[in-house]
Amino acid sequence: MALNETEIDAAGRGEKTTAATAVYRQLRQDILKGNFKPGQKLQIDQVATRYGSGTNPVREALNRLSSEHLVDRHDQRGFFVPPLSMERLRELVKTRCWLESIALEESITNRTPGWEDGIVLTFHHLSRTPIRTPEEGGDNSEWEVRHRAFHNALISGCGSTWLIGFCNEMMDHAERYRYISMSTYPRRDSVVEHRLIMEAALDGDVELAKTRLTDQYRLTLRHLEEQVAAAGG
Amino acid sequence: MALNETEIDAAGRGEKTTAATAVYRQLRQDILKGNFKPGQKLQIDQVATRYGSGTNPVREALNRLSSEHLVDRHDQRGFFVPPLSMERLRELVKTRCWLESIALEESITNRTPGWEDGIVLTFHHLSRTPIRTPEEGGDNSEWEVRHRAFHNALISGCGSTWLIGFCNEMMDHAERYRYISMSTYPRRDSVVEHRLIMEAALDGDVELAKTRLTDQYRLTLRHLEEQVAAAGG
DNA sequence: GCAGTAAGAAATGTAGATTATGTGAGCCGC
DNA sequence: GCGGCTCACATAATCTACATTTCTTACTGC
Repeated sequence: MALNETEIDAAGRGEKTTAATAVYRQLRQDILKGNFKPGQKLQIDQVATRYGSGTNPVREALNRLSSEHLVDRHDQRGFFVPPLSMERLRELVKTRCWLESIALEESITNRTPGWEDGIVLTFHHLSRTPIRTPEEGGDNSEWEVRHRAFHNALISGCGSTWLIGFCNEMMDHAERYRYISMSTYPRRDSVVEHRLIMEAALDGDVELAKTRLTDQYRLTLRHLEEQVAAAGG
Repeated sequence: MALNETEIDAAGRGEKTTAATAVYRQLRQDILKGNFKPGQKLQIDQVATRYGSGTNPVREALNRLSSEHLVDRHDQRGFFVPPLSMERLRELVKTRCWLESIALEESITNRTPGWEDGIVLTFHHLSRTPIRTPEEGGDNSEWEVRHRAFHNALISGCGSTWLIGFCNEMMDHAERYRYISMSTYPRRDSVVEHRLIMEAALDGDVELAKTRLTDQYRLTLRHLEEQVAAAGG
């Protein structure tokens, strides 16, 4: 279920790990960034060639990812990139709203100076990170990292590593959908939206913070629905 | 994240699958049933010998389980059974109460005849399954299966496969704790408790059903806390 | 057109080589 | 003498290469 902090740190410092873990990280990123077609088969040999590794590490990476639902595994038939659908996205957004509402409410209820500092700091970083649309070059990973850091800061005080983990797992999946509509999301005014969420949270206004947070998710969903509808989906 | 229905069916019918999947299932059960000591190292060769398999399938099974947090993986150091602690259990119970409350509320709100039928049926099965304490022989897996089926029926109408999956993942982990205190749980009066939950749910009384459900989890937690305290833990 | 079948492709499993970790004896500095 | 360091060896994880099994597909005959 996502990378733990140790792994993220290790990856950040470029430390050596196992080949299986290296493939796991790259494959994960490629799936999240939409570098594979949804539904596509991930043939072991091809994946091994792509990342310059043997088949065994690839197999281990795929098995890990299958437990995270980031690949579909069919015994004796291989591994596949999970499909995307508006139906699934709706369910995902709905569940995110439920769980992040709880996590945010608990965080606000138990708020500490450290939690507030985290929000202020990660918002500052996020607000100073430019959003790159596909037309401008496309690599938006810095924004993606900071966006996630901000949302994690919001829920970090909820007192449940389980809940934080679930929210992160769903953030991963949401990221997949984000890349199929880079032109509408992230939007330019997202800094304002995030600031409003931050302010409500720091003010201790539980209901307002929850509303603003979930409205953001629902708005993004609606944008995507309209876009798909317009495209004749 | 737990077995999907296809896998459970396949396992139930004894269909052939891969060696990796066979090891995965057995290892999973052994961990849930407490057949390994918490914190214990799972040495590849030993595990392979135990289940009469090669090292590769074991490795794949362990990698899958590591993504479910049912084993801890340390690169280049091996795999370990996750430790148990009262601290972790409290967090787990707290999170279960949050998530199952939502799932139950949504299920009741969207209730359908099919959902009600599922509850009645699984409760009937559960109520007719004897509870075997360790003194009486110990194999309580039939009760365990039906108990889980009942709780799954309660939340099955929530409209989110994500949420159902999360609840099941936590049920798995709760099962580990249950086995360290078989003498207090499952209790003999659990049939009554489950009946009360069912009645509130079928009556459409959201608040009462949620209270009864979460009270059951909290009561079990308290029993365990008292037992550990009495044992001088 | 459909069932059966056989060749090829691909997943799975095994064996052994390779690499990393942990351990303990011996050595150095204090 | 004691604590800490280094280095060699034992143990175990990891990876590669290859063998085996299974699935897919295209072809044949009815």
